[in-house]
Amino acid sequence: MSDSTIRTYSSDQRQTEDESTVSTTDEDVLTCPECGGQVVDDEEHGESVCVECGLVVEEEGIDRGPEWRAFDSAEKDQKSRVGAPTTNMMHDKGLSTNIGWQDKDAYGNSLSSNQRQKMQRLRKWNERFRTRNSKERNLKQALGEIERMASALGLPKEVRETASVIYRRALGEDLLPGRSIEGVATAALYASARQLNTPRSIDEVANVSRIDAMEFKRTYRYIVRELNLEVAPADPAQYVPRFASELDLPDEVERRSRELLENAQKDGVTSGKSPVGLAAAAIYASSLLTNHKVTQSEVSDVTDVSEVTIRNRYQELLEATEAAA
DNA sequence: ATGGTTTTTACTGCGTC
DNA sequence: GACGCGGTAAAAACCAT
Repeated sequence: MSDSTIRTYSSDQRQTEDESTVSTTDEDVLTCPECGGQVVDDEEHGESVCVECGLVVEEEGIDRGPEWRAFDSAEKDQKSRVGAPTTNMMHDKGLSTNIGWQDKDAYGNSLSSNQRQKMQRLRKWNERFRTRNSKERNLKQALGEIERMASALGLPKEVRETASVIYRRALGEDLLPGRSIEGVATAALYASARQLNTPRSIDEVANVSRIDAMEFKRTYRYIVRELNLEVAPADPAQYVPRFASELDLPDEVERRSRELLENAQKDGVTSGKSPVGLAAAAIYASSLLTNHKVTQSEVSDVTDVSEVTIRNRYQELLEATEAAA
Protein backbone atom coordinates (compact mmCIF):
# COMPACT_ATOMS: atom_id res chain seq x y z
CA MET A 1 0.00 0.00 0.00
CA SER A 2 1.19 3.48 -0.70
CA ASP A 3 1.75 6.13 1.90
CA SER A 4 -1.56 7.64 1.02
CA THR A 5 -3.51 4.71 2.32
CA ILE A 6 -3.15 5.41 5.98
CA ARG A 7 -4.15 8.69 7.39
CA THR A 8 -4.91 9.53 10.93
CA TYR A 9 -7.08 12.40 11.91
CA SER A 10 -6.33 14.08 15.16
CA SER A 11 -9.05 15.92 16.96
CA ASP A 12 -7.13 19.09 16.26
CA GLN A 13 -7.59 18.67 12.61
CA ARG A 14 -11.27 18.21 12.93
CA GLN A 15 -11.60 21.53 14.63
CA THR A 16 -9.61 23.38 12.05
CA GLU A 17 -11.56 26.27 10.73
CA ASP A 18 -9.50 26.79 7.66
CA GLU A 19 -11.40 24.68 5.24
CA SER A 20 -9.19 25.56 2.32
CA THR A 21 -6.71 22.90 3.39
CA VAL A 22 -9.17 20.25 2.41
CA SER A 23 -8.21 19.25 -1.02
CA THR A 24 -10.67 18.20 -3.62
CA THR A 25 -8.12 17.39 -6.27
CA ASP A 26 -7.61 13.96 -7.76
CA GLU A 27 -10.59 12.69 -5.98
CA ASP A 28 -12.32 11.39 -9.05
CA VAL A 29 -9.38 10.27 -11.18
CA LEU A 30 -7.27 7.97 -9.09
CA THR A 31 -5.30 5.08 -10.41
CA CYS A 32 -4.79 1.85 -8.62
CA PRO A 33 -1.27 1.55 -7.16
CA GLU A 34 -1.24 -2.20 -7.93
CA CYS A 35 -2.57 -2.56 -11.45
CA GLY A 36 -3.02 0.97 -12.69
CA GLY A 37 -6.74 0.50 -13.21
CA GLN A 38 -9.35 3.11 -12.44
CA VAL A 39 -10.45 3.61 -8.86
CA VAL A 40 -14.08 4.45 -8.12
CA ASP A 41 -15.83 5.51 -4.96
CA ASP A 42 -18.04 3.09 -3.22
CA GLU A 43 -20.18 5.54 -1.28
CA GLU A 44 -22.11 2.95 0.55
CA HIS A 45 -19.11 1.48 2.25
CA GLY A 46 -17.02 4.60 2.41
CA GLU A 47 -14.29 2.99 0.38
CA SER A 48 -12.59 3.52 -2.91
CA VAL A 49 -12.23 0.42 -4.99
CA CYS A 50 -10.15 -0.39 -8.05
CA VAL A 51 -12.36 -1.61 -10.85
CA GLU A 52 -9.65 -3.85 -12.22
CA CYS A 53 -8.27 -5.81 -9.29
CA GLY A 54 -10.71 -4.94 -6.52
CA LEU A 55 -8.06 -3.40 -4.29
CA VAL A 56 -9.50 -1.13 -1.72
CA VAL A 57 -7.69 2.17 -1.70
CA GLU A 58 -8.47 4.16 1.39
CA GLU A 59 -7.48 7.38 -0.23
CA GLU A 60 -9.01 10.38 1.47
CA GLY A 61 -10.69 8.16 4.01
CA ILE A 62 -14.02 9.25 5.32
CA ASP A 63 -13.67 12.16 7.68
CA ARG A 64 -12.93 15.32 5.77
CA GLY A 65 -13.96 17.47 8.66
CA PRO A 66 -17.11 19.48 8.81
CA GLU A 67 -18.94 20.18 5.60
CA TRP A 68 -19.74 23.67 6.73
CA ARG A 69 -17.62 26.76 6.97
CA ALA A 70 -17.45 29.20 9.79
CA PHE A 71 -15.80 32.58 9.81
CA ASP A 72 -15.79 33.30 13.48
CA SER A 73 -16.14 31.31 16.65
CA ALA A 74 -19.73 32.35 17.24
CA GLU A 75 -20.72 31.08 13.88
CA LYS A 76 -18.84 27.93 14.56
CA ASP A 77 -20.72 27.37 17.77
CA GLN A 78 -23.88 27.75 15.83
CA LYS A 79 -23.05 25.44 13.05
CA SER A 80 -21.20 22.77 14.94
CA ARG A 81 -23.32 19.77 15.63
CA VAL A 82 -20.63 18.20 17.72
CA GLY A 83 -20.82 18.15 21.46
CA ALA A 84 -23.57 17.58 23.94
CA PRO A 85 -27.03 18.42 22.78
CA THR A 86 -28.33 21.28 24.80
CA THR A 87 -31.45 20.17 26.49
CA ASN A 88 -33.02 20.76 29.82
CA MET A 89 -32.62 17.13 30.51
CA MET A 90 -28.86 17.58 30.71
CA HIS A 91 -26.90 18.53 33.72
CA ASP A 92 -23.29 19.72 34.00
CA LYS A 93 -21.48 16.51 32.99
CA GLY A 94 -20.10 16.13 36.47
CA LEU A 95 -16.86 17.93 35.89
CA SER A 96 -15.59 19.72 38.91
CA THR A 97 -12.30 20.60 40.48
CA ASN A 98 -10.79 20.43 43.91
CA ILE A 99 -8.09 22.69 45.18
CA GLY A 100 -6.03 21.34 48.05
CA TRP A 101 -5.91 23.26 51.30
CA GLN A 102 -2.19 22.85 51.84
CA ASP A 103 -0.30 25.85 50.61
CA LYS A 104 2.19 23.69 48.79
CA ASP A 105 3.04 23.40 45.18
CA ALA A 106 3.32 20.20 43.23
CA TYR A 107 6.75 19.50 44.71
CA GLY A 108 5.70 20.07 48.29
CA ASN A 109 7.36 23.43 48.59
CA SER A 110 5.60 26.17 50.42
CA LEU A 111 4.13 28.95 48.36
CA SER A 112 5.03 32.56 48.54
CA SER A 113 2.55 34.78 50.32
CA ASN A 114 1.66 36.19 46.96
CA GLN A 115 0.83 32.72 45.69
CA ARG A 116 -1.01 31.83 48.85
CA GLN A 117 -3.36 34.72 48.42
CA LYS A 118 -3.95 33.73 44.88
CA MET A 119 -4.81 30.23 45.92
CA GLN A 120 -7.17 31.57 48.53
CA ARG A 121 -9.06 33.46 45.89
CA LEU A 122 -9.15 30.44 43.64
CA ARG A 123 -10.45 28.29 46.45
CA LYS A 124 -13.18 30.72 47.23
CA TRP A 125 -14.39 30.81 43.66
CA ASN A 126 -14.05 27.12 43.20
CA GLU A 127 -16.13 26.60 46.28
CA ARG A 128 -18.82 28.80 44.84
CA PHE A 129 -18.87 26.72 41.72
CA ARG A 130 -18.90 23.55 43.71
CA THR A 131 -21.99 24.51 45.64
CA ARG A 132 -23.58 25.16 42.35
CA ASN A 133 -22.42 21.74 41.34
CA SER A 134 -24.07 20.17 44.32
CA LYS A 135 -27.26 21.54 42.91
CA GLU A 136 -26.28 20.15 39.57
CA ARG A 137 -25.77 16.71 41.03
CA ASN A 138 -29.11 17.06 42.69
CA LEU A 139 -30.53 17.97 39.35
CA LYS A 140 -28.94 15.03 37.67
CA GLN A 141 -30.52 12.61 40.04
CA ALA A 142 -33.88 14.27 39.75
CA LEU A 143 -33.79 14.28 35.98
CA GLY A 144 -32.94 10.62 36.05
CA GLU A 145 -35.99 10.00 38.16
CA ILE A 146 -38.17 12.06 35.90
CA GLU A 147 -36.89 10.15 32.94
CA ARG A 148 -37.55 6.82 34.57
CA MET A 149 -41.06 7.65 35.71
CA ALA A 150 -42.02 9.32 32.47
CA SER A 151 -41.08 6.31 30.46
CA ALA A 152 -42.88 4.04 32.87
CA LEU A 153 -45.97 6.16 32.33
CA GLY A 154 -45.46 6.41 28.62
CA LEU A 155 -45.26 10.17 28.63
CA PRO A 156 -43.87 11.98 25.59
CA LYS A 157 -40.66 13.94 25.50
CA GLU A 158 -42.26 17.35 25.86
CA VAL A 159 -43.66 16.33 29.19
CA ARG A 160 -40.25 15.33 30.40
CA GLU A 161 -38.84 18.60 29.15
CA THR A 162 -41.32 20.77 30.97
CA ALA A 163 -41.01 18.60 34.02
CA SER A 164 -37.32 19.35 33.91
CA VAL A 165 -38.02 23.03 33.58
CA ILE A 166 -40.34 22.96 36.54
CA TYR A 167 -37.81 21.10 38.57
CA ARG A 168 -35.13 23.60 37.69
CA ARG A 169 -37.34 26.42 38.77
CA ALA A 170 -38.01 24.71 42.06
CA LEU A 171 -34.31 24.23 42.52
CA GLY A 172 -33.59 27.81 41.58
CA GLU A 173 -36.05 29.14 44.11
CA ASP A 174 -34.62 27.04 46.89
CA LEU A 175 -37.74 25.02 47.39
CA LEU A 176 -35.81 21.82 47.85
CA PRO A 177 -34.55 22.01 51.43
CA GLY A 178 -36.71 19.84 53.60
CA ARG A 179 -38.16 17.98 50.69
CA SER A 180 -37.00 14.86 48.96
CA ILE A 181 -35.60 15.01 45.48
CA GLU A 182 -37.89 12.23 44.36
CA GLY A 183 -40.87 14.04 45.79
CA VAL A 184 -40.23 17.23 43.90
CA ALA A 185 -39.31 15.33 40.75
CA THR A 186 -42.54 13.39 40.94
CA ALA A 187 -44.54 16.53 41.54
CA ALA A 188 -42.86 18.27 38.63
CA LEU A 189 -43.66 15.42 36.32
CA TYR A 190 -47.25 15.24 37.44
CA ALA A 191 -47.71 18.97 36.98
CA SER A 192 -46.15 19.00 33.56
CA ALA A 193 -48.24 16.05 32.42
CA ARG A 194 -51.33 17.95 33.38
CA GLN A 195 -50.18 21.16 31.82
CA LEU A 196 -49.59 19.43 28.53
CA ASN A 197 -52.97 17.76 28.54
CA THR A 198 -51.66 14.26 28.98
CA PRO A 199 -52.65 13.85 32.59
CA ARG A 200 -51.91 10.81 34.65
CA SER A 201 -53.89 10.24 37.79
CA ILE A 202 -52.27 10.79 41.12
CA ASP A 203 -52.35 7.08 41.74
CA GLU A 204 -50.69 6.24 38.48
CA VAL A 205 -47.88 8.63 39.15
CA ALA A 206 -47.53 7.57 42.75
CA ASN A 207 -47.26 3.97 41.66
CA VAL A 208 -44.10 4.54 39.68
CA SER A 209 -42.62 6.97 42.14
CA ARG A 210 -40.38 6.01 44.99
CA ILE A 211 -42.25 8.15 47.44
CA ASP A 212 -45.63 7.47 48.94
CA ALA A 213 -48.74 9.14 47.69
CA MET A 214 -49.26 11.39 50.65
CA GLU A 215 -45.89 13.07 50.52
CA PHE A 216 -46.23 13.35 46.79
CA LYS A 217 -49.48 15.25 47.04
CA ARG A 218 -48.11 17.49 49.73
CA THR A 219 -45.09 18.49 47.74
CA TYR A 220 -47.15 18.82 44.60
CA ARG A 221 -49.42 21.38 46.19
CA TYR A 222 -46.44 23.13 47.66
CA ILE A 223 -44.67 23.33 44.32
CA VAL A 224 -47.71 24.56 42.50
CA ARG A 225 -48.30 27.25 45.05
CA GLU A 226 -44.73 28.43 45.33
CA LEU A 227 -44.06 28.51 41.61
CA ASN A 228 -47.47 29.87 40.73
CA LEU A 229 -47.91 27.14 38.20
CA GLU A 230 -51.06 27.39 36.20
CA VAL A 231 -52.58 24.00 36.27
CA ALA A 232 -56.14 23.90 35.08
CA PRO A 233 -58.32 21.18 36.53
CA ALA A 234 -57.86 18.12 34.41
CA ASP A 235 -60.49 17.43 31.81
CA PRO A 236 -62.03 14.01 32.50
CA ALA A 237 -62.23 13.32 28.78
CA GLN A 238 -58.46 13.20 28.61
CA TYR A 239 -58.38 10.08 30.70
CA VAL A 240 -60.95 8.31 28.60
CA PRO A 241 -58.88 7.03 25.67
CA ARG A 242 -56.24 5.52 27.89
CA PHE A 243 -58.65 3.78 30.17
CA ALA A 244 -60.73 2.61 27.26
CA SER A 245 -57.78 1.04 25.57
CA GLU A 246 -56.62 -0.59 28.77
CA LEU A 247 -60.01 -2.22 28.95
CA ASP A 248 -59.96 -3.17 25.28
CA LEU A 249 -63.03 -1.16 24.54
CA PRO A 250 -63.84 0.01 21.01
CA ASP A 251 -63.86 3.62 19.86
CA GLU A 252 -67.59 3.63 20.06
CA VAL A 253 -67.42 3.48 23.82
CA GLU A 254 -64.92 6.30 23.88
CA ARG A 255 -67.21 8.47 21.85
CA ARG A 256 -70.19 7.82 24.06
CA SER A 257 -68.09 8.54 27.11
CA ARG A 258 -67.16 11.90 25.74
CA GLU A 259 -70.77 12.73 25.02
CA LEU A 260 -71.77 11.78 28.51
CA LEU A 261 -69.07 13.92 30.01
CA GLU A 262 -69.98 16.83 27.81
CA ASN A 263 -73.59 16.73 28.83
CA ALA A 264 -72.67 16.36 32.43
CA GLN A 265 -70.44 19.37 32.20
CA LYS A 266 -73.22 21.47 30.76
CA ASP A 267 -75.43 20.28 33.55
CA GLY A 268 -72.86 21.38 36.04
CA VAL A 269 -72.88 18.11 37.92
CA THR A 270 -69.17 17.66 37.39
CA SER A 271 -67.92 20.52 39.47
CA GLY A 272 -66.09 19.45 42.54
CA LYS A 273 -65.97 15.84 41.47
CA SER A 274 -62.71 14.13 40.75
CA PRO A 275 -61.94 14.02 37.02
CA VAL A 276 -60.68 10.47 37.21
CA GLY A 277 -63.85 9.33 38.88
CA LEU A 278 -65.92 11.00 36.20
CA ALA A 279 -63.89 9.42 33.45
CA ALA A 280 -64.23 6.02 35.06
CA ALA A 281 -67.97 6.44 35.45
CA ALA A 282 -68.35 7.66 31.88
CA ILE A 283 -66.57 4.60 30.62
CA TYR A 284 -68.70 2.29 32.64
CA ALA A 285 -71.92 4.03 31.66
CA SER A 286 -71.12 4.05 27.98
CA SER A 287 -70.03 0.45 28.08
CA LEU A 288 -73.55 -0.35 29.20
CA LEU A 289 -75.13 1.88 26.58
CA THR A 290 -73.16 0.34 23.77
CA ASN A 291 -73.38 -3.27 24.88
CA HIS A 292 -69.70 -3.64 25.47
CA LYS A 293 -70.19 -4.37 29.07
CA VAL A 294 -67.37 -4.26 31.51
CA THR A 295 -67.81 -4.77 35.20
CA GLN A 296 -67.49 -2.03 37.73
CA SER A 297 -64.64 -3.79 39.39
CA GLU A 298 -62.73 -3.99 36.13
CA VAL A 299 -63.11 -0.29 35.61
CA SER A 300 -62.23 0.28 39.20
CA ASP A 301 -59.06 -1.73 38.79
CA VAL A 302 -57.64 0.16 35.87
CA THR A 303 -58.75 3.58 37.02
CA ASP A 304 -58.02 3.28 40.71
CA VAL A 305 -61.45 4.63 41.46
CA SER A 306 -63.63 2.84 43.94
CA GLU A 307 -66.71 1.06 42.70
CA VAL A 308 -68.87 3.17 44.94
CA THR A 309 -67.69 6.33 43.27
CA ILE A 310 -68.27 4.82 39.87
CA ARG A 311 -71.80 3.92 40.86
CA ASN A 312 -72.61 7.35 42.17
CA ARG A 313 -71.08 9.16 39.22
CA TYR A 314 -72.47 7.07 36.46
CA GLN A 315 -76.01 7.52 37.73
CA GLU A 316 -75.51 11.26 37.65
CA LEU A 317 -74.03 11.09 34.19
CA LEU A 318 -77.01 9.19 32.86
CA GLU A 319 -79.43 11.58 34.46
CA ALA A 320 -77.62 14.52 32.97
CA THR A 321 -77.78 13.11 29.46
CA GLU A 322 -81.40 12.24 29.89
CA ALA A 323 -82.15 15.78 30.94
CA ALA A 324 -80.28 17.10 27.93
CA ALA A 325 -82.20 14.89 25.55
C1' DA B 1 -57.88 23.77 63.87
C1' DT B 2 -62.52 23.36 61.69
C1' DG B 3 -66.41 22.27 58.89
C1' DG B 4 -68.21 20.91 54.57
C1' DT B 5 -67.66 18.02 50.69
C1' DT B 6 -66.04 14.01 48.31
C1' DT B 7 -64.03 9.49 48.21
C1' DT B 8 -63.02 5.14 50.26
C1' DT B 9 -63.71 1.18 53.13
C1' DA B 10 -66.47 -2.38 54.72
C1' DC B 11 -70.65 -4.67 54.92
C1' DT B 12 -75.26 -6.26 53.47
C1' DG B 13 -79.07 -7.84 50.51
C1' DC B 14 -80.73 -9.10 46.01
C1' DG B 15 -80.78 -11.36 41.61
C1' DT B 16 -78.49 -14.34 38.16
C1' DC B 17 -75.59 -17.76 36.05
C1' DG C 1 -72.12 -20.51 45.87
C1' DA C 2 -69.72 -17.09 43.35
C1' DC C 3 -70.39 -12.93 40.99
C1' DG C 4 -72.11 -8.45 39.67
C1' DC C 5 -74.57 -4.74 41.36
C1' DG C 6 -76.94 -1.35 44.41
C1' DG C 7 -77.19 0.81 48.71
C1' DT C 8 -75.67 2.46 53.44
C1' DA C 9 -72.87 4.11 57.23
C1' DA C 10 -68.73 5.34 59.08
C1' DA C 11 -63.97 6.64 58.27
C1' DA C 12 -60.61 9.02 55.69
C1' DA C 13 -59.00 12.48 52.65
C1' DC C 14 -59.41 16.90 50.71
C1' DC C 15 -60.11 21.86 50.59
C1' DA C 16 -60.95 26.52 51.90
C1' DT C 17 -61.43 29.24 55.77
